Amino acid sequence: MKPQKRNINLPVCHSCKLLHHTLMRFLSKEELDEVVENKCGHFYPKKSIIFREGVFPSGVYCLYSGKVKLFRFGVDGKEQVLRLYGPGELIGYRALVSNEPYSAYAETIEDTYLCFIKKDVFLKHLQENPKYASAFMQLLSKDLKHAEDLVTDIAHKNVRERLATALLLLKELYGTEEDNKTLKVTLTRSDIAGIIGTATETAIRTLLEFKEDKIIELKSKKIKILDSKRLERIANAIMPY
Amino acid sequence: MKPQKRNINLPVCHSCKLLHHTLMRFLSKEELDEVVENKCGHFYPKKSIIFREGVFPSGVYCLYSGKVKLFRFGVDGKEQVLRLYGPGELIGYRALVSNEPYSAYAETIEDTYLCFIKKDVFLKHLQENPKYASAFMQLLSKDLKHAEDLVTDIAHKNVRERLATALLLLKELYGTEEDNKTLKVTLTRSDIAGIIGTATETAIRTLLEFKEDKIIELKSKKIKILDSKRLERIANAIMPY
DNA sequence: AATGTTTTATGATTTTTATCATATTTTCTT
DNA sequence: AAGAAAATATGATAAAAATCATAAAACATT
Repeated sequence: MKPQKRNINLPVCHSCKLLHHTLMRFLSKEELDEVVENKCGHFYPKKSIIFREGVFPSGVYCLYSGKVKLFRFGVDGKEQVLRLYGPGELIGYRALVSNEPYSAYAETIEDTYLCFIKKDVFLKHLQENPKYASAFMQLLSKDLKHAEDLVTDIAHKNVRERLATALLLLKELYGTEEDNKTLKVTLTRSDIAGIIGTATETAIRTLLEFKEDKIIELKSKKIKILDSKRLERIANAIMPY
Repeated sequence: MKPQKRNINLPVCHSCKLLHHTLMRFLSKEELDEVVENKCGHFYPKKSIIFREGVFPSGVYCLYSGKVKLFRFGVDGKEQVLRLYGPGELIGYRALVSNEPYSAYAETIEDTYLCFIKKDVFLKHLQENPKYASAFMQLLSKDLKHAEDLVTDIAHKNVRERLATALLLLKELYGTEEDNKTLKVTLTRSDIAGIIGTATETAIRTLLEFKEDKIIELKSKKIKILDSKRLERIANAIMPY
C-alpha cells in the first residue's frame, strides 16, 4: 500500500535551520513560542495532495524539506502550474488572508516535510507585528509580480522560449548537483508541460529539440543544462538564438 | 497640440464621494489629514501615460474618475493588459511596497482625474495602522488571485472563450449604459486584443463572429451585449455553447 | 526475472491563431 | 467639409501547437 501523509516531529522553530530563510524570522521569541505551540509537523510522500481547490484553509504550511507545486486545472482539463516552492517557503497564505477557499491545488513533487501553522496564530501575528506584516506584503507583492511575469510569458512567448525560461527557473530555484549542471528536480514531461502551459507531446518534442541543439542532455528524467547562456538568449527571445 | 497632464484641485479626502470605496476608508481622520497634505490632484487626458516600466515609484495613485489600463510589452512587442482600473481604485502600489521600479505601464483609456499620494505617508500608514495594512494585504491577495486567473485563462482558454470572459469582465467592472447592455468603456480592437492576449485581427474576427451569432451588437467602438448567458457559457467552456 | 503500468517518444493530421496584404470605414485635423 | 491618418475589416497564407494513434522505453510490483 502507498505511504500516507503522517504526523512527524520537526524541530521547534527557534532551532530550525531554516528560520532565517523564512518569514518567521520577523517574529519575536515570544511570538515564535506561540507558533511552536500551534504548529505540527507532517510528512507527505511524493505526489500527495497538501490542499485542494474549494476547501477553506485553516492555516498555512511552512516547507521544511522537499518540493511542492501549486497548480490549477484549466477549462481544457489540463494542469497549469502557478508556482513552485522549496524549503523555507510558506504555502497557502493567499486564500487564508482573503478569507476564501483555496483556488488551486498544492501537491508534493518529492517526499516532503512541512509544518502546519494554525490560522489564528498566523493572522494574529500579522495583525500585531508590523515588521512581520510588512515582510508579508513584500511576499505577496513578489508573488504578484511573478504571476504577472507568467501572464506575459504565456501570452507572448512561444513554447521554445517558455521552456528555456522554465529550465532556467528550475535551475535557479532548486539548484544543481555537484556537476553544476544537472537539475536537482525530477519532473515528468507532463509536469514540465504543466509549467510551461502546453501539451505533453509538445514539451517532449521541444526538450528533444534542445537536446539536438546540444543545449541540454537528457538521461530519463534527469536534465543536464549544457548551455545556460544559450537558454537565456532563447528565454528572452534574443535573435538569432 | 495635444492636451497635457496638468495639476487640478480635487476634493480633500474627507469629503471625497469615493472615500468609502477606497482603501483610505480605513484611515483615521488624522491620518487622512496627512494624506490630504501630501497629495495632489492631476488630470490626464485619454491615452496618456501615468507611469512607465523601469521608473522608481515615488507614491501611489488614487483614481477619482476615468479608466486606466496596466500593461506590459511581451517579447513579441505586443501589449498585454494585466489589469483595468476604475474610480476608487489604487494604482502603482505593487512596485512601491517591493521597493522596485515599475514593471508595467499605466495608461488612461479615457480622460482621467486622480490623486497622487506621496510614498512616505502611504508607507507610514501601512506600518502604523494594522486595519489599513490588513485591508491592503487583502487587496494584494485579490490582485494575486486575479493574476492567477489570468494565467489559467490565457494558457487554457481559446480566443473565443477569452473574449467572452473579457466582455463579461468589462461589463462587471465598468458597467453599462441606460439600456443595461451597452458597455460603458470604449476600447479599440487592439486594446481588446491586448486584454485577451491575441493579435488584433483575431480579436476583430472573433468580435464579428459573436455579432454573427447575435451575442453582441457592434456600433463602431460601442459594444452591446445581447446575450450575457451565452457569453457565460462560452467563457466557462460549457459545451455546447 | 517477468509482468503490468506508466511515461516517453514519434509520426501523421488537424486545428487554431498569427501574419501579411490590402481595402474600406471611421475619426481626427485643419 | 475636405483631406489625412488611424482603425477596422477581410482574404489568403503560413506557422505554431494540439490532437490522435501507436510504439518503445522506463519503472514498479510481484
